Parts: sequence; C-alpha cells; structure tokens
Amino acid sequence: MRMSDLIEEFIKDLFDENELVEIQRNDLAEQFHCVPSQINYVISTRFKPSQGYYVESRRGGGGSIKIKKINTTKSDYIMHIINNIGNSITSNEVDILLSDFLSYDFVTKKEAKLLKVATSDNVLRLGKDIKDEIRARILKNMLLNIEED
Amino acid sequence: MRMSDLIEEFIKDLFDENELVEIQRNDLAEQFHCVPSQINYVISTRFKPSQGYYVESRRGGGGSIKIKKINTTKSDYIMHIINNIGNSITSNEVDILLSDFLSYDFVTKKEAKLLKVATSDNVLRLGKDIKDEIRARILKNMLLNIEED
DNA sequence: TTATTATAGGTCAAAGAAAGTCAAAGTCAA
DNA sequence: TTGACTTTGACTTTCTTTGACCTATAATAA
Repeated sequence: MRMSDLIEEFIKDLFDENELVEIQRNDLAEQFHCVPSQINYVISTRFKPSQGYYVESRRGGGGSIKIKKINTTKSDYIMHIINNIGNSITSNEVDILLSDFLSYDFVTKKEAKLLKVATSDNVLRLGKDIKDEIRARILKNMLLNIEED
Repeated sequence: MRMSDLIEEFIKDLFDENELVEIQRNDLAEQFHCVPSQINYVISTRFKPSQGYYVESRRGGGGSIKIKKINTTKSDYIMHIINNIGNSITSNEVDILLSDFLSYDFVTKKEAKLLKVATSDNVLRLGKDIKDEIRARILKNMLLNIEED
C-alpha cells in the first residue's frame, strides 16, 4: 500500500467522527514517518474542491490544516461534483471520486464499476489531452443519468 | 515453448487462486528473464476482452497491472456478443444491441442507459473512425463488467 | 510597541518507481 | 520467402516520495 493511500484513508476515517477535520501537518507526517510535504501532496491530489472538499490552513504557532467536506444531499453533492469537474479529468481523480461516492452510498458498487470501466485509461486509448476531455464528458453524462431516478 | 506462452500459462495459473490477478510488470519480467515490454505483449495478445479478460493498470510508485477473469458461465450470450463486436461499432449498432439486451433481460434499464450514455456520439466527440473504435472498446469492457456481484 | 525568535504550513523541482509505446529485428511455418 | 507472430530495447508517461528553501503567524523579548 502506498504511503499516500494510507494517509488519505486515515484522514477520511476522521470524517466518521466529525464533518470538519483538523490536522497538524508535522504531527501527521511524523506519525506516518514521512516528510511533511507529503501531507500536502495527499491533500492536493485527494482533497480537491472538485472532489468535494474545501481546505483551509493557518501557519505559525497553533496553525493547522482544516478540511471540510461539501456535505449535502446526494443530488446536491453529485451536482457539485459535476459542476466542478471542468472539461478534463484524469483516471486517478476519477478513482478518488468513485471511492468517495461509494463510501457515501451515492452510487452502487455496480454503478461505480461501470463508471470506472467506461472512463479508464486502458479503455480510452487516446492522447492524454483528448483522453482527459472525453473522460470528463463520459463521467459527467453518466453521473447525470445516475442522479436521475 | 515460447516465452510468451510460458508467461501466459503462469498468469492463467494465478487465476486458480483468485479471479483477480495483480502483477508487477518488472518483477514478472525479471522472473522470466525477459524485457518488461514482453509482459505487455502477452497481455495485449492473450488477455483481451474477447478472451474474457478485463485489464487495468496504474503507473508510478506502487503501480501494478490487474487482470480480471470474467466468469463466463452466466454470460455466454454476452461473451458471444463481445466476440462479434469487432474493433469498431456505430452508435446505431449499439442501440440495436441494447434493445436486444433489454428484451432478453440481460441488462437492467439503468445499465442500458449507462451503456448508451457512455457510448453516445454526443459524449464521444471524436472523428468518426476513432470514435467508433473507442466506442467498441468502452462497450466491450463495460459489458465484461456488467452482471457482476 | 517593536524586533526577534519559534512554530507552523507552502512550494517546487529533482529523484524514484512503476507501467506504456512503438518500431526494428528475429523466428518460423505455410 | 513471405507474412504472421514474437522478442527486444530505447524512449515516454504517469504517479509518488523526498528535501531544500520560502512564507505566515504567534509568542516573547527588548
């Protein structure tokens, strides 16, 4: 298991207790025996606004990083994601979205699988730029259809 | 015996233990004293959708290749379709397939809708030839993963 | 109050760790 | 002896880890 995945999981578990998570970057890094900037890497790749998270931080004594989950109904959440995907998305970003959707029960396992397959790199064998654009379109349109019913 | 056949056999043996096989390309290449790209050759020639395999991979640290074997007993019909799709399909042809699937209850209405959206002309805004190829890939891989769980 | 120091977190680029691509060269059976 | 299949390797792309250096804030000393 990748260090970044472990850290991601750890942070996501904190949301079980509280919808606002507050961490100390240096403490967390020490806990995971990694450099502090790895925490930034995890946050910037796994807790982006387009993934439904809002992050703010403060430096200096007593500083910390606060992560808030965009926290509404299923359809608001999915609409938020659709509106924030933009016109391009990587398959890694899709993975993170899908694991969040699953953990909130916003999609079924079957739907998540279909979303993943239809947007995967192996299936969309195209040049990167166009691939990420097509992927965004497929994802958004499939999500719109899931969101109905 | 060809190297590729040995590697193919080795991978297929792994399915005795698990329907999902995960390999490290470089490790496997080393084990067989071949170049890493030979693993890609084996996968692309012996583990295709038409042979009942779904493949996904990730690059970078902690990356790997995952191969899933589709349980064909319950989906002979779908495998037959996948085999006959070829490497290109139009949106009209997809419509016909989907209405067949629906009338035989091989997919649910929701699944049919997702298949249709993911393969629609509107979403796959590409030149015709490449579009029909990507469509075929999406369709085949989604079909492989439908009827799961 | 102001200057200094300690305590946070932020940025960015390089190095590392995988896998992918593609075409040239080799093999072999029809 | 040609055409399909296989082997090889140089080059590319993607993702993660690491560390040196930077910036902001709070606490404290002058």
